[in-house]
Amino acid sequence: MKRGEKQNTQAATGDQSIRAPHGIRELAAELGISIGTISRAMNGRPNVNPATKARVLEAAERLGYRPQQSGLSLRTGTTRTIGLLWEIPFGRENYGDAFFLSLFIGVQAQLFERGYDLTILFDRPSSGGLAEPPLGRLKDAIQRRQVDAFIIPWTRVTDARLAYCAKQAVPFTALGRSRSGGNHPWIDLDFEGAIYKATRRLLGFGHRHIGLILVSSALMQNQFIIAGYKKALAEDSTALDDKLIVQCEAIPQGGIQATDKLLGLRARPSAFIVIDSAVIVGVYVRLAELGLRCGQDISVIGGVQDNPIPEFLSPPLTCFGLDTIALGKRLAEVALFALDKDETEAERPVVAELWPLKLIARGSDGSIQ
Amino acid sequence: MKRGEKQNTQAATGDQSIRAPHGIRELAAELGISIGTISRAMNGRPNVNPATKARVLEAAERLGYRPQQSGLSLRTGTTRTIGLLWEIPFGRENYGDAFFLSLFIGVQAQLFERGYDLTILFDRPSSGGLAEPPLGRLKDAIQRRQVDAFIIPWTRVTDARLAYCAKQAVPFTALGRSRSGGNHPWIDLDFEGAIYKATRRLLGFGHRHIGLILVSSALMQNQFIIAGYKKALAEDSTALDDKLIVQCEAIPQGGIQATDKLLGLRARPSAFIVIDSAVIVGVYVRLAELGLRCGQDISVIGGVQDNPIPEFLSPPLTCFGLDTIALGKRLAEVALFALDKDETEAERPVVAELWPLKLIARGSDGSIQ
DNA sequence: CTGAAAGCGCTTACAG
DNA sequence: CTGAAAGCGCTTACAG
Repeated sequence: MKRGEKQNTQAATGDQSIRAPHGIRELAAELGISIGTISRAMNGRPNVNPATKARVLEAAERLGYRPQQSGLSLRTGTTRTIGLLWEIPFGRENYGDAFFLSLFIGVQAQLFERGYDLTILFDRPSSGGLAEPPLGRLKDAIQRRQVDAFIIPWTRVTDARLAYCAKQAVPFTALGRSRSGGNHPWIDLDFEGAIYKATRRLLGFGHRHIGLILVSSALMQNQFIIAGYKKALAEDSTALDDKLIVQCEAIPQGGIQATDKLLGLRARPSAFIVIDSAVIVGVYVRLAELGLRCGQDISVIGGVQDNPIPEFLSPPLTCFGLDTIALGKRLAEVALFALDKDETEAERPVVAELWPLKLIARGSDGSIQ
Repeated sequence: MKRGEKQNTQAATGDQSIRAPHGIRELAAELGISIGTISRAMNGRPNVNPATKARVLEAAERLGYRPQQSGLSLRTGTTRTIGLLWEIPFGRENYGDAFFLSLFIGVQAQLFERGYDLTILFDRPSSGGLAEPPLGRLKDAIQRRQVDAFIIPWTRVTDARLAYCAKQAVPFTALGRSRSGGNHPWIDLDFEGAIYKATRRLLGFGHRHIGLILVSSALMQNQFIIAGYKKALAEDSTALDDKLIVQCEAIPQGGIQATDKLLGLRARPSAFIVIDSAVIVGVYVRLAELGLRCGQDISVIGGVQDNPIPEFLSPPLTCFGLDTIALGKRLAEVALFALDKDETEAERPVVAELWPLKLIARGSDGSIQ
């Protein structure tokens, strides 16, 4: 028998033999008080007799009563749920994305702290690949009022998701900057600074030709990555060779192709900087196949990795680290700013935070041979 | 301004300047028909004038109307959402669990196909570590009626989650067997067969001392793993040495400790079988630190891995593979069996499926030196 | 084929 | 401090 299946005009006679009270009505009957008082007691409203409140709380605990989400949401117009958009490029399904996984955990932990739930809204890239962010699940969730606010990662230079949220006046926080969405709260990782540091490091090792492997140029982060790369080259008075900047799909196979492309160049690079953590898998595999030893025959610096995988490789991968759990927690906190007005009524400035990335030197890069 | 914030007794006058209709009422007014007809048209009920239905559908599409989830859920007593429990052991937050990530994607894809949503219910282990599965989020979700059914992975020999669902008459599907939960639908991976094959393989290479690294013995899968291991040894007339079976925490650090423990044994093993994919990380790191080359100085077979990481290692890891996306899809399908009665009214037998695991031979194991 | 009405479970002004 | 009542947005028998 289906839960919640009741005839339209049927009295709540409890046609099942389930002991837990099915709603506030039964709890009220049990205690001989009105449902309004139950509600006030459970929500900590001030005007409730302490003794009554204690009785209600005890009974709710004993009988396992918690307000049903649908009734609560319908009445209050709020879901106490935050939606996190997550798109999975085709061919990346089996890649255990440590970054997003940690992010989920951080976001969820902080939301839980504040009595909110997290819903992950899975989407596939639209036909344009990474160029156009998928809009389906976002629209759906807004129209169906499934969540109170969104967290939107992997921002594009122009991003229809942010624009749509802004137009619909739905609160959202971006992980990454964008030209879209107006004056919205965002947190971003300092890719410019990170890639600047990586490039300087490799130049310092004597590398003159440094390959840069990017994923879709639609991603806003690419702007900053290229800026950091160019800045380092300019400061070192090293000429920029556009051919050394290549793009590939955000999957391991993309890394294989990008590696081949870079190694086929006349001005063959002696070092690679790889941003995406799925792409680095392909790069490592391909270099091993070709018998090129990382850290000796070729230097590799591999993107943002807050997980044990880099150490697990041989040689361990030099990469960028950050505390992804902390990032997730902060993201959740910022997402809630738009919802919980009770904190302080003072106008809060729109959050715009750049998180630094820390270079973690390991064995995959070094002096030119 | 908060969405859905309306005064209690206020008419729906649209105090915001949002163009999308906020509910069925506005759409009805727009079209000059009753809300009942809108609902029937949108839900494909038979008794609607085709012309009317077309007008409704067109207007809904044009104005971006979709029934609000809370109203729908409250009325029908169904959320069209499936909850997937996911527990993250402390210390495993940054480990990108490729298996679960793929599982999410598979489950979500199939649910989407059938008009259902997926909610991932994150939980932390209870104080007992993996011994006792966490019950908090499950209870909460049931009491608040957040989902229609559950998918419950990482089953324990006795599992309070399954027992609770059974007692509350909430549909659930287990990924893994258990003694709890009565005659429930389950899908399991054939760990017994897999470990049997792995052990036979290593015995065939001449290994006489094979270490087996497990995580918590509370996990049901351990029963089958040990059974497969013992069966292979018995068939080979190789004596069982209990000391070779060690347990560790389901984190990379656990793998380091287990490796040290096994290598410290008097009857030191020349081969390892490692089940958990987070543990294998630690094993590989520790062996590399000790200068032991996998596939030469020591053989390693590493659990279930449906991701590119094993190839990414040097040497590539011999392990077990399966199509995790397909598993997720099937799990979703089975979870829906209990809910969608419209398929066929014939009594369906309770699903009980054992999925085979395929040994993928790579370079991390081989003949004893 | 369509409309009017009931009611799912909750919270919150409003009386008392 | 408490109760009675309204109404959030929807679906579905029930009349017509």
